[in-house]
Amino acid sequence: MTHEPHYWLTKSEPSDYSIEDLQRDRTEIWDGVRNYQARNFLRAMQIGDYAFFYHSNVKPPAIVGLMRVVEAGIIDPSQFDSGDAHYDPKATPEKPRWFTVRFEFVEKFPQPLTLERLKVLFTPAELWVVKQGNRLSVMPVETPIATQLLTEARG
DNA sequence: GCCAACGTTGGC
DNA sequence: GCCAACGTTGGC
Repeated sequence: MTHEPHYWLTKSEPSDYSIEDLQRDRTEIWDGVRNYQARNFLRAMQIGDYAFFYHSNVKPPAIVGLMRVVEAGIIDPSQFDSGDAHYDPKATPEKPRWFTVRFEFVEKFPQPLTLERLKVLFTPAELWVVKQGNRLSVMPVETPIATQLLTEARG
């Protein structure tokens, strides 16, 4: 029995962590997300799911690649680290608040799918990231939309 | 439980 | 660098 993979989109500022960094590292734990809606999506991710890698706060903002979940349901270790920028004093190992996954690099797209282009291709209802003022850093992408994105991105 | 103040995100 | 959008905090 095979689980049909779900698709997601996750944002990162490339100055913080870029698709090139992931390509170099091969896998990376997606820690530091401190928003409950994003946390809930991270917790729903399963091994084999795919996530589009979106570069935010950069010119031009764009989907730049694809990654895959290789480890799910990870308790984000940075919540317990008082030296970490994302330390959460209200979290305890008995009652962790923040969960995440480990991604592996799949591909970097030959041409980034810019936000400008995404706005032409999709409505905010189809792809949340094109909605003005959207600050969510992890969001689901419906499979038909994901298929379209992949077709566009791979040329 | 309301909501003003505040801090952050992220496109432009 | 600006600022709109919006999530969070905390006084009441």
